[in-house]
Amino acid sequence: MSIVLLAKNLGLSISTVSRALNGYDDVSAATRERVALRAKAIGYRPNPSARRLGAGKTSAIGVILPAASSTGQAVDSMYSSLLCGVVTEIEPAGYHLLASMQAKHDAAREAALYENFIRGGWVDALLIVRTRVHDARLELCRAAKIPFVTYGRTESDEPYAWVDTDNEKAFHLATTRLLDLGHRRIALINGPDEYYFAQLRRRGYLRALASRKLKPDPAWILHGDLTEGSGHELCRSLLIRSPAPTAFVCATDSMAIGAIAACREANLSIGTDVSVIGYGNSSLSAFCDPPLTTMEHQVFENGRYVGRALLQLLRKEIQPEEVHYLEPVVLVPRKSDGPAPQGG
Amino acid sequence: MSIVLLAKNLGLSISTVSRALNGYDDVSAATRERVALRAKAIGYRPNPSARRLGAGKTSAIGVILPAASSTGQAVDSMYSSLLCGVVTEIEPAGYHLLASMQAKHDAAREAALYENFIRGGWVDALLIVRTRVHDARLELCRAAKIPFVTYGRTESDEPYAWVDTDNEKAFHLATTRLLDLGHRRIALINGPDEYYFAQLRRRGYLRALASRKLKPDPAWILHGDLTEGSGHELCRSLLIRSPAPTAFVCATDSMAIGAIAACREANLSIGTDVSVIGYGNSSLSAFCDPPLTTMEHQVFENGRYVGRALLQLLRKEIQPEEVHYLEPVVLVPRKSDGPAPQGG
DNA sequence: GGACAAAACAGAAACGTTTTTGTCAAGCCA
DNA sequence: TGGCTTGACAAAAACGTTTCTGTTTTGTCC
Repeated sequence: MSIVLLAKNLGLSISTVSRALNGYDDVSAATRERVALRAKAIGYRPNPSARRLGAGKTSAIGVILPAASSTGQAVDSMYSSLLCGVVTEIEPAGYHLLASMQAKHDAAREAALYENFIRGGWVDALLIVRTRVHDARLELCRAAKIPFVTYGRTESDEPYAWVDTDNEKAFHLATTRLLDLGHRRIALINGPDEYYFAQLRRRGYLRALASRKLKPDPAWILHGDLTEGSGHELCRSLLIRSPAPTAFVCATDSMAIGAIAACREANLSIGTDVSVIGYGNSSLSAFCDPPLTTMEHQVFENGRYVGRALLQLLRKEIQPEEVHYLEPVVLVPRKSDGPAPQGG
Repeated sequence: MSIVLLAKNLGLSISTVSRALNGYDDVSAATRERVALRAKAIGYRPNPSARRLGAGKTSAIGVILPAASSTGQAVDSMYSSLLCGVVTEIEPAGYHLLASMQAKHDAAREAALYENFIRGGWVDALLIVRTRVHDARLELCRAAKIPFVTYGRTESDEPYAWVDTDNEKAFHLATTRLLDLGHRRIALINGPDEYYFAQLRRRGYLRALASRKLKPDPAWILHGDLTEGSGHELCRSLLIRSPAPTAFVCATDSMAIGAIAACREANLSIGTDVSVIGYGNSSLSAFCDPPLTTMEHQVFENGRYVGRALLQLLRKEIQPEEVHYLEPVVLVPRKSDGPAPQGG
């Protein structure tokens, strides 16, 4: 009854008040201002549910976060920063973030979750994270004609809006750095192969090797789940080989920490006997022993970019194919890498 | 028009269909089943916006996350697990989580954010995290008569629903452990004093000292912002004193990592010259050097508890004063602490 | 001054539910 | 058999907006 009251209070019709508040130009500037002032004075807030029903829009943007394990232990903390950036942008525009979680990747359950979000009319737009090489979620969104932005790219015939980090460049950079340091046996401790970022990273790694005419050893490319435990286990499995790698490029700082732990257990001195490079420049990477050489990317800023893109798509100010933001990555040199050991 | 179609399709009235779907008992069991079946068959989904408007309920639970810095870098990754637990419980009940963020603590802006959430009709219930000693948010919720659960306690005259970790016990436990190891100069690297958990932790620390008739030195109780950088800085400021502490109890594993870095810079051997205990049992704590003695608490499980409590409150199956869950904390002994150095 | 356009507002339908109130038939009891 | 209850459904009024379609007033031009 709220807008009714406001209208009565002003001696105007409901429709005029509504149009005044929404900035239509068939209401005089004077009236528009008068309405705005009075609305503020009596503390009028449009009821979001009614607004949604009336306009057919929800003012909500949905995101489904991947929780690696069923206990949620391994939710990637990166997402906090990403979402923080998104919210920073969409909140002032009156949008909210509707977050759900997905305990484990299961195609059927995932489709159901997204279907519910989209068809159920919960959200106006979606943020898709952790993109896979072939990602069915894009089709779901396209079929429902709902705007979306992916964080991470995927293989797709049709254009789509994406924001991503230059994973390929990053791992080319890191691998080249190790090559320049004299390393010839470089292992890649990668993320799950189904994710596109893992493929891009491998591609960067392989390209760096190829540019030095080095043949990659498939046994030195391993995939894990981005956790310390996984990095530890994979690194250990490589160290018992002979010859063992002298350097490890890891998909996350966490994996790098695990790898370093494995090296230490093997009585290898990090930065001299063996080199490790992480990814993410997490807050701890400067404080571990030795400080971790890693690659920085601005997750929060990427989140803001995503937020802005979503708003522009919702307002149809931009086409999906115009949203292609590839964040450059910078390498942060610290102490966990060094020249290849002699006779390595 | 959807329920209209379904009703027509069934030859029933809209109201009967609605009541059948919502399990009212003034519709025969046979009809109820028939409706449910047909609804499923034609893929009927109630429009959440309309449902909200009709029922005056949003089916959403709100949470406003604290982002420590304006860049969102220091969003506590713990919240991912907590929310994951909450969602696990509320999602099957048809509730969604509406998440917002608060860049920096600013009383006015915070109140506005919560007001918007509550008065704006965005959510049915709220989860309040990072409780302060005196927390104005409780009053906001009470005034708006909206159910809420706090994660963490606060000073309040009136009863309220809370889920918390036994912070006092935890730090009593850790301090006692260090005392048993012979330490007499134990520093507390705490979180910001405005948070209730920080006070409880100090209380546990002080109680442990008092039980051994030791007088606490106020200069050894410091407050930081829960990050590695802060732990590093605070620890360093203590190490240049004389006499310096021989042991540090830290508010988070991150702070402990920072403290360890500072100790290492001072050429102290961790676990022999100096002992450090963290809090949280983060995934990395087992893999750092030395592996971190820390305290485990089940954030995900706490989240589930919070979720269940919220549902029960919403259904009025329970009173706020009945929701008092204090999670016990267990100490995970590893290698970052040891006997006090001789002549310490 | 009459025709027309434009500006500014109003009326009413629509959005898709829930919920309150109403109706009707059947069953029960004295 | 008449009045009462009960079971099962229907009608219609909310819920608070947005938006489509009018309507009135004013101004402009020839």
